[in-house]
Amino acid sequence: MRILTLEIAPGSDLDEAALCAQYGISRTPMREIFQRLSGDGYLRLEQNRGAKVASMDLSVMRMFFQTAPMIYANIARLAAEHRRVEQIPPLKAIQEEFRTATEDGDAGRSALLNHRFHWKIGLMAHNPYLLTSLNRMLIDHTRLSQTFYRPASKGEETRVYKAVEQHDAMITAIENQEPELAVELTLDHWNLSLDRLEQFVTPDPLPLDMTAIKDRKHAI
Amino acid sequence: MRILTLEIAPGSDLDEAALCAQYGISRTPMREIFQRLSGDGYLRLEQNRGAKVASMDLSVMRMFFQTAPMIYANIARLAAEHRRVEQIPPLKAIQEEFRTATEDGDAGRSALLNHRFHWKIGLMAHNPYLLTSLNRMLIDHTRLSQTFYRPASKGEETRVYKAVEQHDAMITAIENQEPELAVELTLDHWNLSLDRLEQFVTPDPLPLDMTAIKDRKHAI
DNA sequence: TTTATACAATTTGTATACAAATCGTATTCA
DNA sequence: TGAATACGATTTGTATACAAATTGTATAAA
Repeated sequence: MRILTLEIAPGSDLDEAALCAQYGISRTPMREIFQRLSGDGYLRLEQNRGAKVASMDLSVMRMFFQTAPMIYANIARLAAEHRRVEQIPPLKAIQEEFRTATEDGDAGRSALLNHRFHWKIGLMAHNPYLLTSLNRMLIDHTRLSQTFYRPASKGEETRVYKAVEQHDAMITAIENQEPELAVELTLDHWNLSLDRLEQFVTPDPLPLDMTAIKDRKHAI
Repeated sequence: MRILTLEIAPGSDLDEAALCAQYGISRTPMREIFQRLSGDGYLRLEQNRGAKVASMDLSVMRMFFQTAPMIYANIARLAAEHRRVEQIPPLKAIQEEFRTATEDGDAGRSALLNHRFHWKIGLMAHNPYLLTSLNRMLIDHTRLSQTFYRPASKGEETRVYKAVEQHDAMITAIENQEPELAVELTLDHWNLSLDRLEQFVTPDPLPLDMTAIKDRKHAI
C-alpha cells in the first residue's frame, strides 16, 4: 500500500468500496488497514466521513524542517552504536536498488527506496520512541520530495549522485560503529536534501523580458 | 480505555470476546480499538495470536532514559513558543485535578492526571513528529511510575509535593512564553522523576543482621 | 512412562447483512 | 426565483455468521 507516497493527491478522500474491489478483499480488513495507516500518519479518519489522504499545512512544514535534523542525527548516532551485523547486508541491498533506480532516472522508485533506506537505519537504532517520529518524518519527507520533484535539471543529476555517495558513506560509518561520523554524514545528507527542496520554494525568477511573454500568447 | 496504564499486567493477552461483553460492543469496533491502541504502543498484535499488553525489556528501558530528556525538553520549548491562550485553562484544570489527587494520596489517579498534563503540553507544541514520540514515552513513563510505586515512604510526599509545584511553574513559563525557563523546569521535573525511579531500582539494602532473619523464621 | 498424532474446542480473521448517518436532488412554499 | 425541507441514494458503522488457524486433550504406539 505505497499508493500514498506517490500518486494519490493529499486531501483527496478514498473510496472504501472501490479499493476493496481493486485489492479483492472485504471491507473489514480494508478498514483495519485504514486504521493502521491513520495511526502512521498516512490518512486522516473522520467520523462518518471516511478516509482522506493527509496533507501538510504551513505550520506543520515549519515544524518538519525544524525537527528533522534532530531526529535524523540521533537516529544515525544510535544506529551506529547499536546496529547488529546481520542488519548491514539488507541495508546494502536496498542501497544497490537505490543506486540503479537513480541511474535509470526513476524518480518515484528512487524516493521510495530512499525512504526504505532511512527506515532500515531507523530500525538499527533500536529506539521505539524516536522510530515513531522517524516514521512520520519519512512519510512527509518522501511526499515533499515527490511533490517538489522536477524531471531534468542541470544540478539535479549531480545532487542525486552525491546522495548515493552519502548513503554509501553512511553505511560504512554505521558498519564500523562510528557514531560521530554517522551524525556528520547524516547532517550533510539533510543539507543536500534542503538544497533540493529550496530550489523549488525559491526557483529561478522568470525572465524579466516581456517579449518572451508576448511570444507565448500566440502559442496559447 | 485506560485499562493499560494501570491494572492489566504487561505481557498478558487480552480476551477479545470478554472485553466485548464487558463494554457492550461487538467484535468489529473492539478490533478497531485494538488496531489504534497497537499503533499507539499500548498493545502488540500478532498474527492469529490476538492482542498482548506491551512490555518493556532492558534495552528499551535504556533507550527510554536516554531519549526522554530530549523529547520532553524540546516539547516544552515548542509549547512555550507556540501555545495558544485558549489551551491554558484546560491545562490548569488538569493541574488542579492532579493537585487534589496527590493530596488524597491516590497514586493511580495521580499518575493518570500527570500523563494527561504532559500530553496537553505536547499538544501545545503543535509538532506532530515529536508528539508521536511523546505519546510512546508517556505511556511507558506512566507505567514505570505505576510499577515502581510504593505506597508510603518518608521522602515520597515531599517529592510529590515538589512535582505539583514544578507543574505550576511550568504552566507559568508556558503561559508567559518563556521557552528557556520551560526547558529548565522540565529537566528539573525529569530529574525528580529519575530520583523517584532510582529509589526502586536501588532500594535500601536489607539488614545484614542475621538475627532478624532467624526471628522471622518462627513467625512463618 | 513418554512422545506423537489426531480430533475437539476455542480463538482469530474475513465476508456479508443490516442499521445509521450523510449527501444530493427534487419539490414545494414564500 | 430562491430557500427550505423532505425524500432517496450512497456511504459509513456495527453486528453476526462463517471460515481458518491455533491450542489443548486424549488416545495410541514406542
